[in-house]
Amino acid sequence: MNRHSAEPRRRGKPLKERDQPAVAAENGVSRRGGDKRERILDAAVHVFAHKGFWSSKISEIAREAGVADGTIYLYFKSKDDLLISLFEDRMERVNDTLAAAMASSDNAADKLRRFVQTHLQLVAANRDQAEVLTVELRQSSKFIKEYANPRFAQFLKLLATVIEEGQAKGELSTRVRPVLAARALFGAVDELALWWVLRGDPRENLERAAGELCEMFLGGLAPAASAGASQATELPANVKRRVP
Amino acid sequence: MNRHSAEPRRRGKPLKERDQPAVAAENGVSRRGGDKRERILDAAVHVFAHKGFWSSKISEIAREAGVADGTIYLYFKSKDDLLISLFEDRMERVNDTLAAAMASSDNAADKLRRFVQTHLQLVAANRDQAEVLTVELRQSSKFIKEYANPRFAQFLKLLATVIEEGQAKGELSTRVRPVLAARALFGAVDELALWWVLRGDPRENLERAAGELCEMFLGGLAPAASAGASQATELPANVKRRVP
Amino acid sequence: MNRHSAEPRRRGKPLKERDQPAVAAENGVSRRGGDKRERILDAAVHVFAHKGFWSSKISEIAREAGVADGTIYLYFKSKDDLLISLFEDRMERVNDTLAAAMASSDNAADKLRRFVQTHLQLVAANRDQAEVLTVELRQSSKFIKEYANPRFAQFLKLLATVIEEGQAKGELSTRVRPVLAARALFGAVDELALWWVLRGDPRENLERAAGELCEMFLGGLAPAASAGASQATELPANVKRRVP
Amino acid sequence: MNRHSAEPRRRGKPLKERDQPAVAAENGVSRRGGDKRERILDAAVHVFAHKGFWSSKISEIAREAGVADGTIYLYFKSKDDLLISLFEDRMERVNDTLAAAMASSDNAADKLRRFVQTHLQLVAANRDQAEVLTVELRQSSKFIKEYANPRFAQFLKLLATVIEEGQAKGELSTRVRPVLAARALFGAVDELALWWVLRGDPRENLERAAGELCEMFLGGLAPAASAGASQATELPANVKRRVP
DNA sequence: GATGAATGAGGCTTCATTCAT
DNA sequence: AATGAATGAAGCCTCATTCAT
Repeated sequence: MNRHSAEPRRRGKPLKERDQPAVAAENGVSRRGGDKRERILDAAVHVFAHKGFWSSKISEIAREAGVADGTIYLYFKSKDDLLISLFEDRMERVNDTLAAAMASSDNAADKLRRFVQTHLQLVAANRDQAEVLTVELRQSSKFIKEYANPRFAQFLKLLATVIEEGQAKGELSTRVRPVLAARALFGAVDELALWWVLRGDPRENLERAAGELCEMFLGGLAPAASAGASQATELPANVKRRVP
Repeated sequence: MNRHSAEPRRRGKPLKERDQPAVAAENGVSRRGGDKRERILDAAVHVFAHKGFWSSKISEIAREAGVADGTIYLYFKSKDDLLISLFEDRMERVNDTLAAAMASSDNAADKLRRFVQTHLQLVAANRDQAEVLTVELRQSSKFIKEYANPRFAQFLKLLATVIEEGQAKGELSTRVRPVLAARALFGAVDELALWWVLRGDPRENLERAAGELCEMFLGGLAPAASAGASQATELPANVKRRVP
Repeated sequence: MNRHSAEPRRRGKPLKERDQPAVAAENGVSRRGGDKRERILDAAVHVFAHKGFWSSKISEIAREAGVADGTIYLYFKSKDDLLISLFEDRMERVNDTLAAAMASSDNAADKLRRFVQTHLQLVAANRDQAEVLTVELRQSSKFIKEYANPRFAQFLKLLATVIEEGQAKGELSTRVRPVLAARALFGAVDELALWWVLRGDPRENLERAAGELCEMFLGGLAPAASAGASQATELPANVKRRVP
Repeated sequence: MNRHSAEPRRRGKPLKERDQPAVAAENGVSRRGGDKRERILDAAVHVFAHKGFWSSKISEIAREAGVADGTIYLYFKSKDDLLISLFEDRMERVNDTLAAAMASSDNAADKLRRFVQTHLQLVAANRDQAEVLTVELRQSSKFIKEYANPRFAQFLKLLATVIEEGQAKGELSTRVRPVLAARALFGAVDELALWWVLRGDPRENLERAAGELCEMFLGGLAPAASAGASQATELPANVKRRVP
């Protein structure tokens, strides 16, 4: 999966087209020009994650990115735009990664497992980013409301589609509407991510958590023996099918 | 259900150590003091919900509460304190309500159903409050981190305990650790709530959504064939019963 | 003429009606409240006059007015608003004064003389204010264009009306349209004012200049003997009245 | 009339003491250097006229001139210098044109008429330039004070000299000092120009206005019959000529 | 206890100017 | 000479908080 190696489409236009590095670095990484936008985004991820959007100061992001305050405004229209750009940029990578992870399986249940696993892996690998995406953006009515978030919608759509297809193929129960299931699954995973990110218990094994979560979502909380004990009343309630 | 009849513990000390109502109302209505504090909290819920914490101005809350700006500082130490107090105050009511709702059932699955139903009912009945509790507080690392939230912990504990007890009594599968399951369930419900609160689709039937969510959590997403007696009708219901 | 002793109608509302001095000063001038708007306007006149609008800093005006920076924003919406308010406020006084000066005469030529005299007296008595009204406001396209200035229009109207009436009564030549004549007269007087204000030759006798200006406007530059060779055609052109 | 064929004296030294055209055009068109400087000045006239000096951005002028931001600093020391250079440059042309227009007449009154006519023609033909010269420069104390304007002085001197000579030859009344008369006349014409420029009533016939203005200045506002009634005091002062 | 005018620290943003290429 | 990305000083304005009344 190579998608997001591609040039990160910029919102805050770097002023005038210049898509090849200003100068082909002799060999090294050419600290000159091209990577500035990226450095600013990285700094923003870090600062936003630690201070929160509202308490973060542009000057701090600038310092962390090693640029002047004003430079940020060459790449982003405003502090808001920086957050949104960050979201779009990173979210796209996440979506791409998740889509790719699920693509390599043809089984709905498996796809969901991969989704959860990959999501939590991403979180573990990019704590700061996860915190910003999870916490900062969700938060602000301002962004969620006034900026109807296409990337996030896409993210959910990904899940919903998998579920829908799974249902169509009979691989998943049709008792729950796909959108709702997707939303719930996302909420659960996201909550775990948030938990891990905020409390940051390093001992917690995200891998294992991901596994349990999948079990629960696929198999249900009801005891295996009577998957659906909850409906016991509705059932003849004898069949002890599911054996562990 | 009597929850907030208890004196609302104030964080922002009401100035001049006065912990008994300014006018100790033997039994009467104690209009005075508690009144104003409550009006401020209500106003804060409303304003925070609509503008978000950072964009809300103390003066606006004051106007909405019908008091002077300065008055707010007689009841709360700071804007931060106002948010935290609000959270403590409202969260306690929520916890009480949820606890009460679950108490009236002795069956784990049922308790969970009641939890989900009641939670979403509360959300539907108190949109603004739900938005603040769900969105604003979650958001701010500042609050979640620096202010290790006892009410929220209590909230989760409630769920986890039910699950734990259910597992102990064999009413729930033990494949998932209680805390994790609680967290996931909360995340899912919360996400639905957020969805409803933000997108605010009034056509969406929260009641129904709650039902589906429970199905999913208890019965699992795996096809009814193995899980779901509840779908017996939909299925030939014999085959393919998921063996681990 | 007592007009502008009246309360200066405020644009930047002093926040909440309070038209009586907050506190009836024992006897003195009660440095408390009421005069703050006025002090800010005075400071603004002074600073704008010396630095020009764009080079003036709010903080300097605040310092000069003896208030905090933020206080200015309790009385004026913005720096722009401060300038405009200043203009409205002071211009109204000027208009009132000029109208009053002209009112006490029933002869068009005399009215014009009084206009010129009074205008230049006002300038001499309020250099800073004159500079701001003359220079700063004229200047900024922003203000002259985007803010179609009613006070200034009124000012010119005053003059034009006098000329029109003078023409109607045969006291003034009808060779020039009133509006144009008014504009020209204003331009001339204003230029003199500007000259005096900027170069500030204190030796220059504004009184005398006013006299000469009137002579010129009423009698023309053409030599008295032929009061208007240019108008020879219009005249019996015999009368050699005026003897040098 | 050859005015600006003379090398445009640059204030902002064209970088690296190069005072001869980069490409010394023996006689040819000297395209190079002068070209760019001129384009920048033209752009500046346009932008200053539309936005005002303080609201104009160097980058906008650069864009309009088709050069890079930095290039402007090869020709002008600073933004201020650009305005002043512009003033010097354009004012010189204006002065030359006016001087030439007046030179072709030997009669003082005629010279004045030509002055007024030509001035207003120039205004009509170069609105933007007129706006900058009239509005922007007049305005800023900064420029009028700190930069005692030689071109403008020359401009007035031109007028004053004509009047003085007219008076000496008995062609003009001596009741008014030449400088004052010049100033007044300029003020009047300038005000008309400003009026036309800002309100920009295209229907207004500047030609006609010029005519009326001359009438007024030469013949006076007093009714033709008694051109000079205003000097009654200087007269035998009995005659009640003025009849309605 | 209430009030609300006053405070003033602080941050986002602009934009003239520089300088490496 | 020309470029234009980068700089960073500076200012308007906001708004939580205080305190005299």
